[in-house]
Amino acid sequence: MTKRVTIADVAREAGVSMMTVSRAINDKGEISPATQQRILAIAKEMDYRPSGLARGLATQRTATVGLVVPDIANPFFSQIARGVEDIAYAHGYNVFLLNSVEDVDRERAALDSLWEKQVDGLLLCSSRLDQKTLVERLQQFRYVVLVNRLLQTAVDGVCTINVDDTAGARQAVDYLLNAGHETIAFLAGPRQSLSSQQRLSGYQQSLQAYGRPLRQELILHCEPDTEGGYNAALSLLTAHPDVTAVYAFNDLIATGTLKACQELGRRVPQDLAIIGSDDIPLASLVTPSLTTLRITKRHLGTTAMQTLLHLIQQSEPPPAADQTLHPQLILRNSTLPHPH
Amino acid sequence: MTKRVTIADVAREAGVSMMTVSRAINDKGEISPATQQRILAIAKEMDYRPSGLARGLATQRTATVGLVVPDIANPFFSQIARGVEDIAYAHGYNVFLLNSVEDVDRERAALDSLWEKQVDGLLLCSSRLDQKTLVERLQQFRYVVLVNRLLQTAVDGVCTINVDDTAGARQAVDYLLNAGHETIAFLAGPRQSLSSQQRLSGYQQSLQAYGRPLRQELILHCEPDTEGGYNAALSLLTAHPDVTAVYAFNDLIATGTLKACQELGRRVPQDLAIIGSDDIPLASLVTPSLTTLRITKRHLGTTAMQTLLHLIQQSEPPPAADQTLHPQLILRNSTLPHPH
DNA sequence: GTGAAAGCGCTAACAT
DNA sequence: ATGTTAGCGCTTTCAC
Repeated sequence: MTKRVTIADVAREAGVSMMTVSRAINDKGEISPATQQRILAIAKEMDYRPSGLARGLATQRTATVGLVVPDIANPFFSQIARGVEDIAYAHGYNVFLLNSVEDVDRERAALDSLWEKQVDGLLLCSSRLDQKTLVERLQQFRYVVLVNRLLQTAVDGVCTINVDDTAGARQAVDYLLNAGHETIAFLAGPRQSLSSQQRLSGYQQSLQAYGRPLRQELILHCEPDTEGGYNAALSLLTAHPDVTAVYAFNDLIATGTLKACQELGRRVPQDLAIIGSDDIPLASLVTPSLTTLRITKRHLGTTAMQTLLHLIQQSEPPPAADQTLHPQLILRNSTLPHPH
Repeated sequence: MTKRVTIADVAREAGVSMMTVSRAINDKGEISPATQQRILAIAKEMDYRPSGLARGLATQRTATVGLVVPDIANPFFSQIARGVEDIAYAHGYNVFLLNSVEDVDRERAALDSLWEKQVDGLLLCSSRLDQKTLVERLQQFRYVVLVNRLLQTAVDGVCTINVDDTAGARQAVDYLLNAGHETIAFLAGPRQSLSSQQRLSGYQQSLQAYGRPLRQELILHCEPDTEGGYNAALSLLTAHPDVTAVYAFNDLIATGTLKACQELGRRVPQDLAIIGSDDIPLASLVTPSLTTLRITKRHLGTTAMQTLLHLIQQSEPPPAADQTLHPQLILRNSTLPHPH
């Protein structure tokens, strides 16, 4: 490993004070262009690279942010992470990545650890902390962007970004109703999930807006995976053969529904239309390909990081402190073309 | 944001010197248990948390490592990242995540940035830098683990972890030969990929070991996605209907092959056996589910981080400085049960 | 067992 | 436009 060249080394070599070198490097203007050029040349020659630690200690800024996600191996979060890092990179920031693994203790430890590292800001995704603990912890940080988590009361220096699941669900069900479907079921995923509750609400709103009855027996909760969807769809379609369309909590459940249809001899989309959610890569690979609600996860990440940067650099929240992203309906072959 | 409590504050409060507080906190033993207890209690009471920056500056250790991947949104790397972070967390380290996005300039910038942040070690995945630049850059870091990249000549402080693609391919083709297949094709993926070349070599070795001829017309390169696999399989099976088994470069190509079979009316696995590679989540979801070579990406990550920790903490390479992980053959429904 | 002084590498604030 | 001083918060070294 190369020995570290310090600012003192460069100063000595250039025959100036450390301060002059510092000014040359940080390009604040308050230095004569001539000496700046000379010093930069010498610094480059000596392969001088400033120490982030020393600089951070002196300025109390680290050009570093923390990103806490439940699980980076989950594509939903890894795509967000990609968006975050892209923006961070473009602005000279580095990202600490921490997994909370759905464990409140580890999430708390992650936040402690980021505090010790003195990050300039925090991006916290899908926090599982209860409201009180969450607010308490967030106040430790100067700037925070909360992704996919609502905050009951505003906290200073905290912005939020969420997905409008209600509107997404309404969009999906509206589409099905417009296409002439009378009996639309909802495979609702985990009962305790906030997203599930919001989508249920959208489903209900849509039916109501079209003056259709809400039939509780057409709402089935299930595990958010292929098998859960398969089982739920099997019992649903057996008990209620009049169902002509299914809106699923996610694409895996939708895929399970597809399997159930194969087994029951129901053709998709002719006998049963299916809409999923998330637009995971699998959605376009199954046969028939799935109509689904796309959430642009990468965009979620870039937006979150941009918001955080705004907070950090302007010391105040951006115009839209609490943003809501809207899912987009991607039409594929698991629904029939719109009749109009 | 809470004002930072420093070690001086705690010292004043406890009526001792800063040094004593430091000793209490770092638990080096050289302090009377009584005062240590007292100080720790006071520190906790005051919610004192040491500054990572100050400590790092003083000790020249940051308890921080850098992880550079081509793209964290790629499941292959996000799973590695998960493994890395798990081990890092368990040992009190934090991880800087950087994407090189297949761009050598950005990869170089990532390494520069990590050097400025003074990471204790570096995990570099699938580096695209040429040998010379790579070695030059790596020497800047005290400790490095190179993942999925071979190093022509050993470099001090650098360990490597790779996947034995050759052995994996041999395993797959051996299995097919044992199952009685005579005519086995290889859908080889991108020609320039190292993995592809190694798997080709395994394919050849296996045929040779069983005394089978190598037929060049049964080796088709294609894009490593579903469509590439579909097209390649279509032309392969049309031109050579005698093929009874396909070994595919990855699971997406295998999935494309599956589609081609549906179209051509060839039953899988009865008319054609298929083996994929990687065991992506999709592999178990398609019908029939894919027999595939599983690479335990998460394990790759944990092993890499453990190796790096060993380097950092013992200041010397572990017994196995250059490791090779072996893919595991996961038997599913796209191949017939083994005849024995 | 505990403390005082010096320094890690840099920059803010004040000179000049 | 450039230099000086002091200090960011901690640990190392060497006294006591």
